[in-house]
Amino acid sequence: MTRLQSVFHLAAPAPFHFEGTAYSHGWVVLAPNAWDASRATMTRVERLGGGKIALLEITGAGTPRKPAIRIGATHRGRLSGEDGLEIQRRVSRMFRVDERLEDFYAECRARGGGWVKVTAGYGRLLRSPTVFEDVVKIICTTNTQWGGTKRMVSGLVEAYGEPYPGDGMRKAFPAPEAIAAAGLDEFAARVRMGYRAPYVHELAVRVTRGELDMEGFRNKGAPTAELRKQALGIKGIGNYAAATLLMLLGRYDCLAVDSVCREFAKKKYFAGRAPDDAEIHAIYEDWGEWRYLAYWFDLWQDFNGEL
DNA sequence: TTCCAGGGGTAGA
DNA sequence: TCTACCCATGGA
Repeated sequence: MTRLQSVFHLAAPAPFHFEGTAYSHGWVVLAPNAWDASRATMTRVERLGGGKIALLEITGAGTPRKPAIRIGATHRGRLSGEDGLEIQRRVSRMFRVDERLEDFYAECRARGGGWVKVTAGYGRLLRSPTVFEDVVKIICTTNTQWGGTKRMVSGLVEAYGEPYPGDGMRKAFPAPEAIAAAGLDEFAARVRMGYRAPYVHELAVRVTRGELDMEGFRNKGAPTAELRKQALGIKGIGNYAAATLLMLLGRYDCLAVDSVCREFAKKKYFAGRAPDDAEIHAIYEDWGEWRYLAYWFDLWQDFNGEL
C-alpha cells in the first residue's frame, strides 16, 4: 500500500516560539519524539484511536503576528476526518496552543532584565499527547540520571510500541493495554527500569481496567491541591513527580524540587550552603501561580546565559 | 568497588 | 508529619 501524506496547520497564540516550545525541556528527545536541529523539526510516530499509525513531522510556520504549527503526516491508507482532527488535537496538547500566558508575561515584564526575553513566546513546556505517556515518563525521571531516563523510555517504546509500517525502527508510545497484556515479570525483564517497573505496570493495568482515568487529570475546574492529591495516589509519584505532572497539566503553583533544583538554589541563592526545601520554595513564593515557570526560566537563563 | 542520580514507598515514631 | 531504611539500574 502506498504511503500518503496529509498536511495540517494549527493556529498558535502570538507570541509563540516554536523551537523554544519544542526544545523547552528534555521531553523533545524522549522516544518516540525525535528532534532534527538542522530543520528545527520534531518527528514522532502516533497511533490514532482508529488504529492508523502516522509519522508526524512538526515544524513552526506562519508569521510572528499569526504563528502556526505545520504538521506533515505520512500514513498508509486515507485518514478519516476524525483521524485528522485527532492528530491536530494531539499536537495542540503537546504544544499547549490553548494555554494563556499573558499574565505570566506581564509579571516577567514587570521584573525586567532577562525576564523580558521570556515574553518572546517561551513558557509552553512541551508535553505528551496523553497524560498516561507523561506520567510514565515522569516516573522514568525519578532517581536516575537523564541518560537512564532516555534508555528506559526508548526500551519501553521498542518493546511495546506499535511500529510505523515500512519503518519498524520508529514506533509509537505504547498503549497501556500493550503493557498491561504483558506479565509483570516479562515487562520488568524486557524494559529494565528497576524498581519503577511494578509502578508503570500497575499504572497500565489500572488504566486498562478503567480504574484510573488519566485524561481526567486535565479537569480545569479541579483545584490544584485536589489534582496533586490524586497524583500522589499513583504509585511511583511523590512530591517531585506530582509537581512535574501539575506543570505538564498547566498548573505552575507547585515547585518540583529535585537534585538539579537543590544544586542550582545552593549555588545561586545560598552562597554554597545547602538550603532545605522550605528555603527553596521561598525563593519563588512571590511568583504565585507562576512559581514553576519562574524557577524553570531562572534555571534556564543561568544555564544558557540567555534564551 | 563504591557511590549516586531530575526520589519514592513503607514502617514506625 | 517526620525520619530511617530500602529499593534496581547503570554510569562514573
